[in-house]
Amino acid sequence: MSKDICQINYVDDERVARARVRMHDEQTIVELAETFKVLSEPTRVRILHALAEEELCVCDIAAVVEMSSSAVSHQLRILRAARLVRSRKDGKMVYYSLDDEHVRNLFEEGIRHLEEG
Amino acid sequence: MSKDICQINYVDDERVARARVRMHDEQTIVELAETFKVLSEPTRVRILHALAEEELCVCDIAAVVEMSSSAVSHQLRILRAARLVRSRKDGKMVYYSLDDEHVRNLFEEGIRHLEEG
DNA sequence: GAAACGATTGAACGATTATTCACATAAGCG
DNA sequence: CGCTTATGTGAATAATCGTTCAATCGTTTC
Repeated sequence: MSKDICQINYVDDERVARARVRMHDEQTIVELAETFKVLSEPTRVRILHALAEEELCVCDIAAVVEMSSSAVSHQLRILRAARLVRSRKDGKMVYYSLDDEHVRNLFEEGIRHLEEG
Repeated sequence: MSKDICQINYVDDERVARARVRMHDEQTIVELAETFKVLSEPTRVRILHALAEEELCVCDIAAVVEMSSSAVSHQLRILRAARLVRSRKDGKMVYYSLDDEHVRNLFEEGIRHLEEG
């Protein structure tokens, strides 16, 4: 397994060739999908939204999104790995904030798409 | 189940209150996450990328992304439901194209985030 | 030190989902 | 009509993932 990925004769060779040329490299595609995957969970959207204006500690985030600190911590780990949030330690508390402006822009563009139509 | 959603005493009441106020309504959060979920699979990113410049029929898309027509058709169904692609029937062929500009913008913003680093 | 608290982590369970396979439409063509 | 081709669909399998639960790690405070 498995050579016969497409058993059907495609129709327009030139279009296929052009599409193949402009296709990004595999790594970029996968990384892009991974970034969107991080944003594809309501829990994480809520967390990012909570951090939109000011930093919050894990406990406060848990209070805002009404979930356990453990669950929030798991999600923060994923957000940190995707460089969407940043953490700052202060005593036994850890404060999180948005890492850059792109998150906000992605949200706004996504909402624009929802509003259209 | 389950009253004790957060067993821990959160620290800053005012911050929590402010975050709650600016939080979008639940429906918007969920719809936003669903939109990103559609973009969170490499297969669908590849398909959208293939359609970036010109429309393609299902067979040609399958050739570009090197998958079976059936698998592509399943994914196109999801993309259509999210209003990210549009379909046009011509004889026995069905041509797909991007539905609006927001997809392109989301991709560009996502790539910007990846490049910053 | 010991106790308390905030945060993190690992295992396990439940739910979601992408792909494959088989089959069903639907349209062109002999 | 049949036959081929292009596309859509439903069931089944395999893998991924979010949450819970229990335990641990650091830090503060008594």
